[in-house]
Amino acid sequence: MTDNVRLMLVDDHPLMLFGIAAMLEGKGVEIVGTAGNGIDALKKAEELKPDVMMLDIMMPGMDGIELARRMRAEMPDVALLVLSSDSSMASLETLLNIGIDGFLSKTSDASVMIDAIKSVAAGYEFYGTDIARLIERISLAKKASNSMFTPREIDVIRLSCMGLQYKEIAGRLGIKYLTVVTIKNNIFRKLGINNTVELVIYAIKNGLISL
Amino acid sequence: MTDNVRLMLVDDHPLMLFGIAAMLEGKGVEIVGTAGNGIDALKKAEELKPDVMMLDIMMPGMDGIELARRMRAEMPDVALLVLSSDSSMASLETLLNIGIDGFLSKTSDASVMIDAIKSVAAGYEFYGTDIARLIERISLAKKASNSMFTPREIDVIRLSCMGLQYKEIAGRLGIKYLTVVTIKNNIFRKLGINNTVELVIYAIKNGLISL
DNA sequence: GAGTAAATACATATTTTTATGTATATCCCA
DNA sequence: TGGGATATACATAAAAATATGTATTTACTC
Repeated sequence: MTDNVRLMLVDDHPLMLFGIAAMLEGKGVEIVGTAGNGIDALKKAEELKPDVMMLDIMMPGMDGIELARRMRAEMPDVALLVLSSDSSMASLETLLNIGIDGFLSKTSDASVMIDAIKSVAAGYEFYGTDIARLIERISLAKKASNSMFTPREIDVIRLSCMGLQYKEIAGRLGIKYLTVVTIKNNIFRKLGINNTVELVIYAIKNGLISL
Repeated sequence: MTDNVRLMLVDDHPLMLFGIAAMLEGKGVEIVGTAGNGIDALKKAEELKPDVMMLDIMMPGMDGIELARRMRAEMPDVALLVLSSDSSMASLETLLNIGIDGFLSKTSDASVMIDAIKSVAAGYEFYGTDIARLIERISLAKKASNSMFTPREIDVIRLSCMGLQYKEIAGRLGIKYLTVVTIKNNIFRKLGINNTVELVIYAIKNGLISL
């Protein structure tokens, strides 16, 4: 048996801390410390020098993202395994840029979590299967927002987001209905989405339109 | 020592289930069953006849709100203790109307949770301190904007505005596709609009949803 | 206890949207 | 000047959404 992995847990849910601790009992992972917020976590990490910090991203006060950033900057030797409830792509993108070592959904079950902890402790990266798809979509979205839209596409996005339908858009832009079809399908493909409501959400979040 | 409270746990996070189970060990609460989604939960509850069901509101498939509604309708003797990560007021309102027995934030610590379980098992209500303020705000917001929509319609609006399509909404709410059609058509008629994008715009402008 | 609103369910017809193709003229840039 | 991106146009099939009906059960109100 190799040495235990020294793990530090950061989560604002006491129950989650408790549960993970109970689950890791006797599995080759030693929990050297826990924290319920980012400030505490930073302080304790400095004393405890864990091998791995497993942290939630949604926390009050300093959130997981900021904590990850600081940890990377100040204690680059500690592997960072992010535990997320929402799998939101917005934060994932930021986290990837910060350079975390792994990302794990809270819906994962125990064995997956143990794998993940041991992997990142050994210097490997770990990403759940559902994360791969998200990363895919992020790189698409990223390219797209870099003005990957043609002027024509932006026209169509704007009008679509006002609730106009294909025929109305065609009339407004003085182009053919079938051309609008093409343009809109292109937009969907670029963004990896498949209906107009998702387009509206995207457009609002990315400041392409305002209400 | 009185009899153990027979508790059924519903949460899509295996870790949370594990954690709560470990935490309640030897505290006068017996976990008679667990489920990871609403469908399972309903089925198991029928067999197991628990005293209390503690359920998460955010779950894939049939969500906690729908589960609570069905439980109330079909097994009114089981006390419902809702466990929430977000404390969102939209769902809380619906839950209060359904008539749950208690509401508990996941950030609560172990002792509070035990209190809550025992309270609702004994027939009392239990609401965390932070919930009271929310309830206040709900009654205000309610009067202000939307006595215009039924709770059901609000459910559908919320999901529609997330980009879900009819079938998905039906699955999420545990109702039939054609029922969603009816509800959505009613919404359109009420607002004098005729597509979902206009609904999204309305919902955002009137604070029914947030992005 | 009757009347009303709501949630649910279903039917049907039409329109719209979405997914995938092909194709052509233009303009820009390397 | 040749290649690539863009805007345009069209075709077709399948899926989804929308418009309009009817009807039943439950819950609430008067």
